[in-house]
Amino acid sequence: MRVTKEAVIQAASDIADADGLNNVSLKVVAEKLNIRTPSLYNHIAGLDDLLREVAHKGMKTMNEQMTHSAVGNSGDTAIKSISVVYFNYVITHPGIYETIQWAYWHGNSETAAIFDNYKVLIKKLILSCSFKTQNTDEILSLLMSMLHGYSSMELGKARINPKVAIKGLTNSIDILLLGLHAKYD
Amino acid sequence: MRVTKEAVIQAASDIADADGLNNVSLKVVAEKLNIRTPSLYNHIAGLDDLLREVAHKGMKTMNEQMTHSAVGNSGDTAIKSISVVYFNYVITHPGIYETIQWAYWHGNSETAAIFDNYKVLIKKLILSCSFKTQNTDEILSLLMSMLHGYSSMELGKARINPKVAIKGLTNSIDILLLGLHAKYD
DNA sequence: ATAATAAAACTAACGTTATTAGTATTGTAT
DNA sequence: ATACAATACTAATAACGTTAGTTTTATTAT
Repeated sequence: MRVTKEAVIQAASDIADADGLNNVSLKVVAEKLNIRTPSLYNHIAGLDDLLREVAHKGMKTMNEQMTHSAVGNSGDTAIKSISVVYFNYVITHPGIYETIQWAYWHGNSETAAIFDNYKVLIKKLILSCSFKTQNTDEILSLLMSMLHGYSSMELGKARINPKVAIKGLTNSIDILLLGLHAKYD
Repeated sequence: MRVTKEAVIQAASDIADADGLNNVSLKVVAEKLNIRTPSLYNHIAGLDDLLREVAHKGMKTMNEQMTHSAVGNSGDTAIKSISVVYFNYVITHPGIYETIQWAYWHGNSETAAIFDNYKVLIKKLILSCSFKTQNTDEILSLLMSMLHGYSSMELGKARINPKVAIKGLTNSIDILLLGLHAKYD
């Protein structure tokens, strides 16, 4: 009588980050916790449920970290700030990010709700830029595409230099903002 | 003696597009071809090998389509042209695109070679823009991030309106190019 | 046409993993 | 100390990928 639900999620998250999402199985999670596989069902409803929990915890953490980095900032500064936080999370937790992508397809209503929180945050920052357009959704889509696209492409690279990669991201965001201001100021 | 390697790849691709990558199993592929599962091993080396073949065929097709759409064009026009082709392929073949992402992690040297062809194509188009910078890799990364990011985010949506989504993409590319020209002209 | 060969199909079997059912054990609260 | 709930266990089943070995079928050569 030792393992908790949180411990199960943590173990799965650690395995995902270390060995990739494909190597997360109830078998290895149970082994890591020194219990038998069926005992996991006292804490989770199955593998899919566990993966969703991993994704949800990761998404919430990302949202929290981005929110914290955004307080006291606005406009371009805020957007660049949360971008760096986003990317840092991804390279620190590649397996969890993989799981979040998985949940993007296999998620439930809670997944959608957490994702909405993320969108609300980004929207606020976009509004703080005072662009002369009503269409914040277009800019939202632009930013989310960039953050997700850049992050996943960098992750695929064999050897990432975090400093260089972050520089590349801020550079990209700069160009994006340059275009946005050229069009909507 | 009926099934060919091409038929196996085609069947797997169709299942991926119809039901998602998670539902591609040797079992269902064999059923679709009206043969027993082990018979597939006369054509492919296993599930991973099959998925790589699906991804490779998809990547090659995308490269061909983009190449065709780029002949006779240059600069912004060419970039917007291949962007639309890219996105159209993704929404027409969501499962194959999922498999391509899978191969981005589980690929082999051939995967890398085909991916390189894609990068070479984009680089040519970037050079045709005559930007005043040596750093084409930065712009390459920017474009690839946008294309992949936008495509995967749109795919996640429950109901995509292709016309609207393509409009959103070209809009995004426009803003990107605006930023690039502002910085590098 | 027929025999030989190679390709491709089959059956049978095994290993792994997720999952369920039912039972034992352990911590906690009365 | 006892009752109860939570948690762990064993045993068993189903699904899938994979391998081995055998049979069938198409093609090629005689």
